[in-house]
Amino acid sequence: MADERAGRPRRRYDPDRRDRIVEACLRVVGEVGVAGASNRRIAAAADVPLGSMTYHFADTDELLREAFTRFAHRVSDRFDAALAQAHDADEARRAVVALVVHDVLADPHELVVTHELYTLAARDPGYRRLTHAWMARSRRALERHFDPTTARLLDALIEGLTIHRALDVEPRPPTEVEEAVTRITTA
Amino acid sequence: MADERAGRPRRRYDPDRRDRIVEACLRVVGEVGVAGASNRRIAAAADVPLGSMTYHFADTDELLREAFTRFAHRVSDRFDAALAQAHDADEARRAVVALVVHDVLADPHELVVTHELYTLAARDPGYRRLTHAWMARSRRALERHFDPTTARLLDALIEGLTIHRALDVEPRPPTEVEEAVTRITTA
Amino acid sequence: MADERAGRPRRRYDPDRRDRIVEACLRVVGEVGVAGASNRRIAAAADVPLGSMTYHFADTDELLREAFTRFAHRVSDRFDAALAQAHDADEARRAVVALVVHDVLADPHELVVTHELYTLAARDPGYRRLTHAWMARSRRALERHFDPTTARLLDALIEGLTIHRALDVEPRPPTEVEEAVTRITTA
Amino acid sequence: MADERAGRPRRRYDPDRRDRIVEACLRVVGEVGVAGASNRRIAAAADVPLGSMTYHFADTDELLREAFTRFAHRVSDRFDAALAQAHDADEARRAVVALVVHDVLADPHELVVTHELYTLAARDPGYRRLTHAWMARSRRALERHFDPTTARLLDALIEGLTIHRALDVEPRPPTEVEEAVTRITTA
DNA sequence: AATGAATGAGTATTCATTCAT
DNA sequence: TATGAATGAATACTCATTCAT
Repeated sequence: MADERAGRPRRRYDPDRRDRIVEACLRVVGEVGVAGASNRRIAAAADVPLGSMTYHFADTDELLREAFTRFAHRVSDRFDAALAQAHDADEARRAVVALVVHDVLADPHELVVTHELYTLAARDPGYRRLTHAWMARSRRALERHFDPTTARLLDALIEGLTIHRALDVEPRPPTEVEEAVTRITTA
Repeated sequence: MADERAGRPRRRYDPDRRDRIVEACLRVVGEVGVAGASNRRIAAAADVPLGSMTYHFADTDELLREAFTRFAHRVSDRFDAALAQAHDADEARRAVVALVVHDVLADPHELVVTHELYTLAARDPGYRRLTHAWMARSRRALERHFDPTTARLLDALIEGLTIHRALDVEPRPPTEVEEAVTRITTA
Repeated sequence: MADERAGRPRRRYDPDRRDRIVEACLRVVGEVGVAGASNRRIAAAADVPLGSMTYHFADTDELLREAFTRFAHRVSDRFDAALAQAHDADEARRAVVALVVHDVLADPHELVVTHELYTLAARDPGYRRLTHAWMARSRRALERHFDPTTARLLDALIEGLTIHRALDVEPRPPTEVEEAVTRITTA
Repeated sequence: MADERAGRPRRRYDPDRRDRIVEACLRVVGEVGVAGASNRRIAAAADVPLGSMTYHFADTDELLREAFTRFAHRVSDRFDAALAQAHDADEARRAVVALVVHDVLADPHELVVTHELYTLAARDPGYRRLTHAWMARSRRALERHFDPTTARLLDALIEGLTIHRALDVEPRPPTEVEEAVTRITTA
């Protein structure tokens, strides 16, 4: 990921350094949370001098917002793509089940980042706009296959199932998710 | 909340000081999050000298765990009580809708504390045991009126609805919640 | 060493508690040095409530002086006893060699305590009186077998050999000590 | 020692600040010992803001090791230089006597620092390597004029004489040192 | 344009000591 | 007489940010 590590000669022309910092920020937040994501640690993770941080980002807040925005887009893209491949409601249901069962649980870092974002949104209207947009986009994806109300309810259900599966101590069977999806999408 | 502030006469015998600190901790976490909940700030909120903090709690972690445990118990108690008053499945459904619509949204502090807890649980197995116990207790309360599977799905749905209502930007109609609860509890 | 540990019921009539604290103090100093020998740690080592510390000793300094005084006496006694058993100069020489080779190096705690005392003596005339008395007594013990000047030189040599053996990284042969003692006691 | 004190204009580019901190550390250790050598006090002695301490040294330990290493080198250099000027064994003997009588006693700070170092070495193998290296260098210096065994014994004797002279309460005549050196260097 | 040195505000924690009982 | 609760001063250390170059 880095060309040179041991040597002193810091890289000079580095067009996507800003980008690398944002990615490093997400990685670090996934590891130690927002509270532990100090400029120093992020700079180290991005293999970038400390001074670069405040050069590219006015302050920590600007970096965090950018990082979480990118994260929300990325996860949303994945959600979108999965549902775009479904050709009817039934395939859509199966896609949703697969997403809940495999996707979010797969990477514990993503789980952490998601909750860090929710925590920020619980307190900060700026971040709440971000979660709102994320939810809106999920709903739109679901509306390709379900009526608006069902889409909205299904979206909430997905959220609840994902969280409960993640924060539970013992693994739950996938059939549970199937049953839930079936019920909520069957008026 | 404090008897004496200006005067020098510092209170010496203060039997439930430990308790007051825990409550202050929750209040502060609700206001500024775990990251902002420094010993200093909590001590100030509890009207207690800084030295008291580490006298009563070995370290910050001990205090946080105790605070979140108390919080989970308290919210769980409320959930339990609300469902205990329902006499049949229909009343239980109405109770659930009422809880989602009025309870959690009521106090933004509780929303913040809840998400802070989830964030900790996403990273720390110790806190995950706490969220697991909380969920288990909710399910048990729901099982008074619904079969185990329905209880579990309903519990997840409640979670998702609550979060989406909280993290949305525009208010949602209660009928949505009613519809969701009806669908998930109607096999 | 302690009668009861787990139970709450602290021992009531405890005539030599003061004594136990002094011994615990030496033990703790041997382990973590004077700097690490906090009242708390010593109280724990003596299995005595924290309040006992300032009840029995006006302040930390009083405790330390008492502890080091006892230590110096104890080591001095041992030195005295070893030389008292020698019947002539030759046996005395052998006794000295044995002391240097076996005694001080045996217990790393004693080495630490000794140096902690020297360090205090280097800065505080009160402790210097203690080291002076210790040295005087050693000399007197040696004067049973050697003339005053030899006794004094031998005493200094013992000091130097002991320290160098202790602070060296690789073990030194005992013959070296024999040779040194022979030279210094042979005018 | 400081150019500007009262004025606000804080010095920004200060190339040998790190160096000055190390020197200040030794001064402070000489005054109040390792236990009293807090970052705050050292920073004040070096006329440097507190934040500079942990900027230049990862932690207190790093600073202390560097300071004691410098100290050992400095004293060792002096010892070396004194013996290098001697042209034969007799001059070497006189040089040693002079070192014991004048050098170490001269500065009570050095005495304190030496004993603080020995105390650390008694507990920490890292510092023991330092004292070992120091002793090895002294021996090498003595071996210019004496055989290896004599050098080693003489080195230990110097140690003992120095300490006893320092930790005694009444001054001792230099003749004593002469006599001791003569005996140990005369097989 | 880019950065390493610098710093003051803030952090948790340890501590000897005080004191009401 | 003996002690657990209490506390303010001090500790090492982290940090986002500033700034001269």
